[in-house]
Amino acid sequence: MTRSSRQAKMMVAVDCIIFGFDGQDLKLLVIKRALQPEKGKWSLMGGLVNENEGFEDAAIRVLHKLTGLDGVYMEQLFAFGHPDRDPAGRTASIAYFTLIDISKYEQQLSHEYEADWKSLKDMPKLIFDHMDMVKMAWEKLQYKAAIHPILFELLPLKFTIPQLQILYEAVYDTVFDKRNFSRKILSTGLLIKQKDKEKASSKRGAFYYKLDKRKYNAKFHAFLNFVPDPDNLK
Amino acid sequence: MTRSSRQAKMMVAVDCIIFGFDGQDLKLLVIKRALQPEKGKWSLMGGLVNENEGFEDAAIRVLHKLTGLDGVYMEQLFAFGHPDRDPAGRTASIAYFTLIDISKYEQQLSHEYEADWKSLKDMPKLIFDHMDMVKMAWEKLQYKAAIHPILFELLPLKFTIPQLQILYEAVYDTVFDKRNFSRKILSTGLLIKQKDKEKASSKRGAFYYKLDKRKYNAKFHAFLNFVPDPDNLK
DNA sequence: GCAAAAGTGTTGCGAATACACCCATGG
DNA sequence: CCATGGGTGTATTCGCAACACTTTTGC
Repeated sequence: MTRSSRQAKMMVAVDCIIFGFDGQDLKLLVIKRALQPEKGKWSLMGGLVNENEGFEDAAIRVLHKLTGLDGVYMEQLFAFGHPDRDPAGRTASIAYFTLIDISKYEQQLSHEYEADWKSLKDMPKLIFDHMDMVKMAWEKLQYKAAIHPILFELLPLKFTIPQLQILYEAVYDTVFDKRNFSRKILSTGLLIKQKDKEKASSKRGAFYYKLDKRKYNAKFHAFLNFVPDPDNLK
Repeated sequence: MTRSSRQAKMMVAVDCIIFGFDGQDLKLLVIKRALQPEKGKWSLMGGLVNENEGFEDAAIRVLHKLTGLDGVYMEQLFAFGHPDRDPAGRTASIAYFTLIDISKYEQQLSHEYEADWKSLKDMPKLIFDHMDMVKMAWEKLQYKAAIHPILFELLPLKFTIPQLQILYEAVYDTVFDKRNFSRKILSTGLLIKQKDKEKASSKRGAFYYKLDKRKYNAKFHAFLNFVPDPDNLK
């Protein structure tokens, strides 16, 4: 086996699938592509990997460039490498799965890109194989959130149980019994009740909770079981 | 954002983490590297991706070249892209996680490579970041097998419940209660009891079972729960 | 005073665990 | 006939799901 010319080098990019939650729906942050080909079409935020840069570093850089955010939840999703996925020439893309607190984003928005939050249910066409990436990321979100408490990454520091339930219901496109839901959530011991209430969405008001960071980090890998009928997932 | 010279192209390889089970221990198929650098050292089986080849196609080709096998269980594990991971120059590696029936391998062994099955517990040093790949694959095996019935991929067509239990115990490096284990396994409905017995490892003999392929494919994504204390996993 | 959302408690069922004995057979 | 591994049954516990009513308060 020699390194003959049949094994060409290729460009390698990263693309970020950025999830957010606006209190009602799950959203994805997409941009209007600034360069040819496909200029002006909707696209995931991405960029080429630099010479002396690892993949995750590149994804962090790209995400920071768009959102101004650091230290957000990010994990590698999949390496896409179909020879024809980019018409401009052979380019691999390492896709990264990202969960951000949408309220932090709004403050720091860079205007260098025409970015917009799109509902997952009403996603515009995306360039190349970005739709495949989104689909895979969406499935992974459902899969992981059924087992690990990752959805807190989508919420602000303080949130209410009803807000959390709406988020879970959005992720699984279903409804849960609120009594069982709150018992299950509280039984994890991950939440710390606050003294103040959120008064905007109801007359009575709902208590805020904060995540217990210490327990969260310790228990992150513990298996949970948030989904009643997991046969619906893959 | 332009495609400047800072975004060099790079070589892209695939590497296969190939698991097998010899009836007693979990094994990994490794080869003696045939080319410089690191010639003669132990390595995962891998190869560069061809010009018009997707990543998974490349992994299938590489696996076939070593084992003669097709249609085995394979999934993408992770894309490794640290700039210095290969001293010969910037090379990314897409690692593939593979489970094979070790008995099928033995018949079809290609002698082009100096390949050997090494116990996971007694792994020799591997080149580059291949140890990281093995570690990640090993964790993924534990993680997935706790939820999905993938370990059958490591067994021959006909196997006994005690053999299956030894396999699970090897994967989790623990012991299970055999009564609860067989009940749990049989309750999945995935196994079909055969009329004949395996007589080599006991006087009484243990009934063979076969996997119900139809149900296996249908139920593959159903969540199971094979591990008593999942907090031990990540 | 009423509409609208928050919050809480009980019961029954199914799954998981812990645990002990009998079976078949080769030597 | 006995040692070895194969195979089965039961009681208890625990977690989950189903389900209904009371509380608070802005209007």
